[in-house]
Amino acid sequence: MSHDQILTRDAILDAAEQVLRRYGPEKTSVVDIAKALNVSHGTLYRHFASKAALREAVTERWLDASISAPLEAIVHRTDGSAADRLRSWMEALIQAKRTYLAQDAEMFAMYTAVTVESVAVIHAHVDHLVRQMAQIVEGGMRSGEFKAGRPEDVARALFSATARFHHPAHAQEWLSGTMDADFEAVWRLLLSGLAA
Amino acid sequence: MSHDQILTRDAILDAAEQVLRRYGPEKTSVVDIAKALNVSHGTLYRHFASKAALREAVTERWLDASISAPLEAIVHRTDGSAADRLRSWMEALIQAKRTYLAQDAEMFAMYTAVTVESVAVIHAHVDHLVRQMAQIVEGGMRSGEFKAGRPEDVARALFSATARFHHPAHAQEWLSGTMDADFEAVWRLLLSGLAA
DNA sequence: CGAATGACAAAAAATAAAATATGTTATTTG
DNA sequence: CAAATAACATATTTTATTTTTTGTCATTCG
Repeated sequence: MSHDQILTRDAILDAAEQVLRRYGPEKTSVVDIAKALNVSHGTLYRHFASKAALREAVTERWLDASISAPLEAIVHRTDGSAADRLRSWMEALIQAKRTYLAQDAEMFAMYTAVTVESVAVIHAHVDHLVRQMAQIVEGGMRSGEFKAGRPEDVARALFSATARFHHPAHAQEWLSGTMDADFEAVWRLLLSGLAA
Repeated sequence: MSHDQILTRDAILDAAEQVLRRYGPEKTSVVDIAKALNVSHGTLYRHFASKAALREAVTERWLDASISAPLEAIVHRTDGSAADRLRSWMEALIQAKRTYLAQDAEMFAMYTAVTVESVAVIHAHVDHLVRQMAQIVEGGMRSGEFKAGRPEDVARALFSATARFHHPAHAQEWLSGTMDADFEAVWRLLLSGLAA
């Protein structure tokens, strides 16, 4: 069956994601993924250096598609103030994390594991998100809505200051019920620090 | 040897802490702790309902003595502005966490475990710290240095917004080298949100 | 010849059996 | 009789063993 179609990187990632979702990150072996593709597991090692690399690639793609891409739309909105856009962006980020924790538990578990094991993937993802925020912040600075400064640094500070609401290490706390009020209080403080 | 001295709660906690430091939280059994006290392990169950309860009590006491008590001194300082006091308090908290991570690794591991397992103990500890911050914040509000508001809510927001720098789930990140700069950026934002 | 295979060694994980630890309680001790 | 013990049942951990999985590579296939 090997030459029915050429085996692309994306086809592997599709299969891997599907199998990972089905069995969970603990229970899926690279043989399981190979079986889903009707290839020998050795073949996968021509495309990925290790199981860890494959897991990272799946996670990276999932983060891009599930988190980064939807947020990108908010960055380019033209209605409302920069503060509104920033707030929408943050709420969308937090909401997405909570939703995936509940509804796509296997992938979320995978993402949590990769956060601990592979700094590089997460670092790139965070940089991407910070760059998105920085664009909104820069807009606010340009229009005089926010006080002047280095947008990238301010965005990174905003991201750090809200870690509790989006970093997977705090996922347990998200169920607590005071989270929305807590975020509201943090947001007020940050926004008034941002305002010109 | 049982009646040489009466067995107090504190004597048990002293012994437990010592043994925990020596063997680490993974390797200490309640028999080990009983041996250190020259009593049978059953005796310890007259004082603590379970091993978990004993571990929690040790952690609680350690947190009070190692974290809360030293910070209390800063709250009552009268020199400098409220902002200075707040900054000193935060830096002392962050510094203490980093120091214990490196120098008192067993107790820090224990504290990290309890953070995950026993919400109640940590909740009480955080409340205590937030109340300390609230006192400083209230001082700043009274003097007109900070804008008016509910000190307790503001303090809680400050604590949330700096979680990345003191919550044990982020301990790995503390070694990264950009932490001081990151904290500085967050602090600037928060302080300018606080200022009248 | 480029891509995939399948046989293989090494590493890791699952399983089963033995040993230790936790938690309870009837009995002992001062 | 208050406090501690020691014997016990249950639960958990450790250890030794077997099985699975990972990663490599010489060979095969189209």
